Amino acid sequence: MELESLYRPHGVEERWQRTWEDEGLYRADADDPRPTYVIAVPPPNVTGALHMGHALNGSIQDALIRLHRMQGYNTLWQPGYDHAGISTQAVVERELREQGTSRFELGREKFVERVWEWLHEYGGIIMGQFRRLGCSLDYERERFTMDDGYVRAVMRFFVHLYERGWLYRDNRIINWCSDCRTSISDLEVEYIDVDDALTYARYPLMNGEGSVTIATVRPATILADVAIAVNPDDERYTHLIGKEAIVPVVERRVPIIADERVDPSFGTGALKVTPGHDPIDFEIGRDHNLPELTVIGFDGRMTGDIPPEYDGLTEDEADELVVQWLRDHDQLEKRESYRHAVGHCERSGTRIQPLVSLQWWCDMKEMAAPAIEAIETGRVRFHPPVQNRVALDWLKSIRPWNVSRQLWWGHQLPIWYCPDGHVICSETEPDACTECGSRTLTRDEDVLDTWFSSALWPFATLGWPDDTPDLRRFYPGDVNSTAREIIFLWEARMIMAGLELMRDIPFRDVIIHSTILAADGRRMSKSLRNGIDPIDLIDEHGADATRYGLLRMSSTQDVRFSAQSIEEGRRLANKLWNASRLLLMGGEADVELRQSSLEERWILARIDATRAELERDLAAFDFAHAAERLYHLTFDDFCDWYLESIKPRLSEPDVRATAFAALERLLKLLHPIMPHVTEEIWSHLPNRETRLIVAPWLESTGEFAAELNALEDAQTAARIYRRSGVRINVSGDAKRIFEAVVRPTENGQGDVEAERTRLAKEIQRSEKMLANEKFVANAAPDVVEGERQKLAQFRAELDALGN
RNA sequence: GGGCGCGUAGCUCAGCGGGAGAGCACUCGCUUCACACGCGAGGGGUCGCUGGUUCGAUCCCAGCCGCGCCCACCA
Repeated sequence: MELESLYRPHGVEERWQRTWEDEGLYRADADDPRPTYVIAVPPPNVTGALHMGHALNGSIQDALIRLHRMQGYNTLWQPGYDHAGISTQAVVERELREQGTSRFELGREKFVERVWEWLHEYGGIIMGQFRRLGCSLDYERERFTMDDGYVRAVMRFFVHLYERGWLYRDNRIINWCSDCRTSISDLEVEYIDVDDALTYARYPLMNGEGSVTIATVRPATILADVAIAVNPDDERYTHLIGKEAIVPVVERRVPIIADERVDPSFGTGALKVTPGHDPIDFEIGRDHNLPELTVIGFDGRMTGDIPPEYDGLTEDEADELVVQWLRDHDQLEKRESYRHAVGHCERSGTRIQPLVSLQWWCDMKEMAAPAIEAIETGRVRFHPPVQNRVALDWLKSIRPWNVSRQLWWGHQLPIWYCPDGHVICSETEPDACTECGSRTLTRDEDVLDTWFSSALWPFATLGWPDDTPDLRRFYPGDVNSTAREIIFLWEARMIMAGLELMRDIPFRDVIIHSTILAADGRRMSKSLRNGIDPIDLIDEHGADATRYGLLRMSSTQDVRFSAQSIEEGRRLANKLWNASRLLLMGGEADVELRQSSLEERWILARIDATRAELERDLAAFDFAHAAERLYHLTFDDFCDWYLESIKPRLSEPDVRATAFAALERLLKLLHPIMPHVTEEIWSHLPNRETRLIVAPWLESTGEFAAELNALEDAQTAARIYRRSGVRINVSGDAKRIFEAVVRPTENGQGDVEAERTRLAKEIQRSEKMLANEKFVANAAPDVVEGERQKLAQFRAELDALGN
């Protein structure tokens, strides 16, 4: 068979992707009695496309899945999508806007239909892109957080929490995004530094004895002021506590109160209290029974009980009007520029408006406790371990979760109200009010936070709330791999939900992988246009090279994208291809260990040792070292040493048979990271009975392990001699290896002197250390002994050079 | 404001108490019959700075100087 000298991944990769899937090799079966290995893919947004994070994470998960599949586990990699409430609704709303209409014109029912249509046409492309990466998900099991079964799971979860008494409805201050037109959770708020003006305004005292000055960045909210607060220990103001002041513009009389939350060092030390539009003020207001006035509406415009000229203004316009009023009434002390962090909506980038609003909340305290216990006892482990503490810190100070969203796309709350004000929580639509029998029920308009349903992913995808064979077989899973920013939003909540509903952790290990930054060190982003599309990488270098490169550059911390790593992967695939060609061109042969010459025993021992190291790397989720190790094994050990040494004897069938056996082992080790090129080569090897993807992993042989160390010492020595160009005499089997490596340098001489100098320096350093009594006395005995041995070896080497 | 992490060869990163490493890039030599996406040989680093602990510090501790991330109610 004619094989090109340049490995071309295109065509080859697609062919194997189709074959593997068509032959059902990705499939997991609940009836398969072997031990299970389960990963549920973090469900990507149904509207999204594959980005670098997905590609890295896909490479990580697939490497683990393929390893375990070969190791004989009943392996399930669960695929699927998240309905991504806000993003998806925003995408469809944008399209409607372009068509000159809106969701309000369509109405809720038509709008939701429209979203489904949009998704059928444009959504759900990522699973195809995962296939292109070679990811061996069990695609037939694809789930969606809005499919019928999943909706049932979400309803059950909500009702469960309601019956537990953890869900409640309350008027509290929330983060309102006037662009998305919904509340968002604290975790979805991003703080960005903003240049604002700090306005100092004088509030006259009711008793006419002067005024008190406050500082604010939001003058418009003065209209909603209901008090002035000072720190009880602030002597400048103690005499004012209990008195009254007059709010500018609206001329409202408000009390001056004392509260420890006021920082005397900020501004003037006096705080205007606006419970309707500020989170701290809200807390202060609740504690002092203050009214919660609203002057900014859900559309971001001025509203409520305010002077008519303010009605409908934007906040900025109202700010200016208030400042002008202050100026006109000589109550503006000063304005100064002020830079501070302001919350913005993570998705739309809009400045968050803190608003008081009636929302559903979930108290998380009781659910957090078992999750804390699971992490503290190590039943769930984050990798790298520093993330255990990050998760614990958050769980230990967990706050109520605002679970309702004012959207139409999502899981509508299973809550109905009757005219008498009774609340019915039910998985299915009730016929009548359970308390008063009223039949005119109205369902709560809100939908649930997207992450509410994501929390159920590890078991809702397996059929929960039904007791299915899949659920019994594949829960709990083993690993979950994700990006750092998802630890609280998703990981913590899956652990809590799993422990609450399934009474067991959803997985044992959580991998927090690198964020791959752009080459300039900033985050890849659409607006910066510094992103790299993984599909372009696959098109250019192949999926194997892309997978290898991403794993090679990954780390426990953020890394800059390295095109070199991808190229390294491409070279590795090519090298492997050509090494295989060398053997295949030698003609037919069996695949069998026939010979046991020294170099053959050596490569088999190297492969076995690398297998053990690779298993350790992967068990520690250290993919970068795993990749590096495989590169070294292929290039240095297999090609440069082993193949070079047997080349002259390749015409012997026994030599080829043994070489095929070694190659076979090498391919197995590489397959989890570079599945396509290895499967392709495998298919060309003689007598293939099975696909590589399901071929059994290498057993630990321990073969020739004892010889390995001695041989490697010999190699090292050989390298030194080669460097110095000196021929040496060896006997027996070792001679062949030595002859392979100990060639005279070009002029037959080499720089013996340089090597002597190097050794002399080492000897001097070592002697000095051993002469140091404190070293010999204080250092660990094995360290001292090691140093003695090194010294002996240096001396021996110097002798061998013939000084 | 609190916490975490990072500053090691030109670049991207390993190493984290006892001889400074890898890949790429660079220099030199090889159209050797698997691969020039190759082979061989090299050059290149006061391991951010300053102190401390130690027989010994790139590695541990403290303080600075840079860079990044997370959390947080300073209006």
